[in-house]
Amino acid sequence: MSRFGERRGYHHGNLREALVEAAVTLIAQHGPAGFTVAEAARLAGVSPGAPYRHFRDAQALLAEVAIRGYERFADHLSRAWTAAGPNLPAAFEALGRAYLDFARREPAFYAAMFETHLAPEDHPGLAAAADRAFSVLREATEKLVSRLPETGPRPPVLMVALHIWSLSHGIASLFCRPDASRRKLPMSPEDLLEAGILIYLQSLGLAGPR
Amino acid sequence: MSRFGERRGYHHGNLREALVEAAVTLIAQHGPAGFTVAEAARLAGVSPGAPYRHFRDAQALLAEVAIRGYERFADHLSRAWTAAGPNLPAAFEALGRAYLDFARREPAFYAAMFETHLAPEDHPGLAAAADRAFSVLREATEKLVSRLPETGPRPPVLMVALHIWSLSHGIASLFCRPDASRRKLPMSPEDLLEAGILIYLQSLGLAGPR
DNA sequence: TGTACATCAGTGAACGCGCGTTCACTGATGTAC
DNA sequence: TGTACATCAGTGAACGCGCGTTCACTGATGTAC
Repeated sequence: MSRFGERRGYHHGNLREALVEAAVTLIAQHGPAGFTVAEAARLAGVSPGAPYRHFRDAQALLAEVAIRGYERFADHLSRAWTAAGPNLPAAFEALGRAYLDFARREPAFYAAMFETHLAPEDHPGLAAAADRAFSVLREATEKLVSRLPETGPRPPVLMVALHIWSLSHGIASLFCRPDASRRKLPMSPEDLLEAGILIYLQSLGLAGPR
Repeated sequence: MSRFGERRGYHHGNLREALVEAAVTLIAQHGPAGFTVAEAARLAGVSPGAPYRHFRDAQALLAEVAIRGYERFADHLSRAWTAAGPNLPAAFEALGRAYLDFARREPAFYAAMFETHLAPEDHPGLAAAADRAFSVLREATEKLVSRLPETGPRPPVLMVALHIWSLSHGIASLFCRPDASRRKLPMSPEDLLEAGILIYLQSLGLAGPR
């Protein structure tokens, strides 16, 4: 049964990590509601009481998954942003694509982050991790707004970042979740998001019609 | 304990409705994960086996809540749209506000609709109810696109409807859920959405800068 | 108007289940000397 | 290098719990005649 962490004897050696991995696997399979501490312990090849040496309760383990999720998410977005060229609209589209990509490829992290309703004040580190992920987008937006033509209006950076985030999040939640793929679209979620960002940025004075 | 349906003897008389109401109450209190058939039965003042006369299982009851949710949602959006004046951008903003309003005022329905991952093919009526709600938005968009200036580009109706829907959905999910209100915003979700719609429509040739 | 009867909504006891969590314990590890 | 000991990660049995669902039943309702 021990599928995670390559246990080596009485002491697991890496149980905390193994439990997080097990939780991710379970959430990916059965959704956040289907995850239980007992099953995570079983998957890690450990007795049902063992997890309590590392996590106060089930919620704490879930929160740890969410925190790791935000960290990976921040990395993922950040990599997409820096990999994209100097063309700002194109870089924003890459950022949006990375958002959708993460929702699709890491459904368990995505669910832990956005679909378990964890109270940030109960889980130290959660809010900070979420902020760090958002700040990738905020900094990108800062660059964008700073390069806006002098002549046009200059909207607040935070507002623009929130618009892009919300649009990406809406499309990801509606069309990039396992079950949501049932909703039929006349185009891919990626193309939908790209078009939306383009139309939006056009209005700010960037990405004129091509 | 009988809090719903004003039971009048051995036969409840209105148990199906009472169970739906009970489920809504429970979901509002504890989230979709905290809802159980047994507790819904208790809240309706009925024995634990009784619900099975009306619903095949727990999921079926949940799906019924989601269907009713989509119906109310469609009404809510439709009313907002018709109540708004002939000014199209303003009417779209009213539609967006109605979206956020619903998420806030009907958290249980919203959760049943968008946060329980029900497979539409397992629950007849679900997909149709969801489509009906979306079609309010689609028809509004049709009107909008048909009145776009002849000179500008004329984007596909469905795409525009999906953009507005996704943006609204993203903002509602991120900032209008009970727990999400923790995320601090420099403005109200309503203002955020309004600004977003405005910027977007501007790009289509409507709602020029004021 | 009255009676027999079919229908079926709701009962309540029962089942097996798996969960979260606790706790006295065991045994591996590593450190002090 | 060897030994005693503190530490603490993991054990495994146990607890109480509430759940979903089944089922033979009961009794209210309404319909046929």
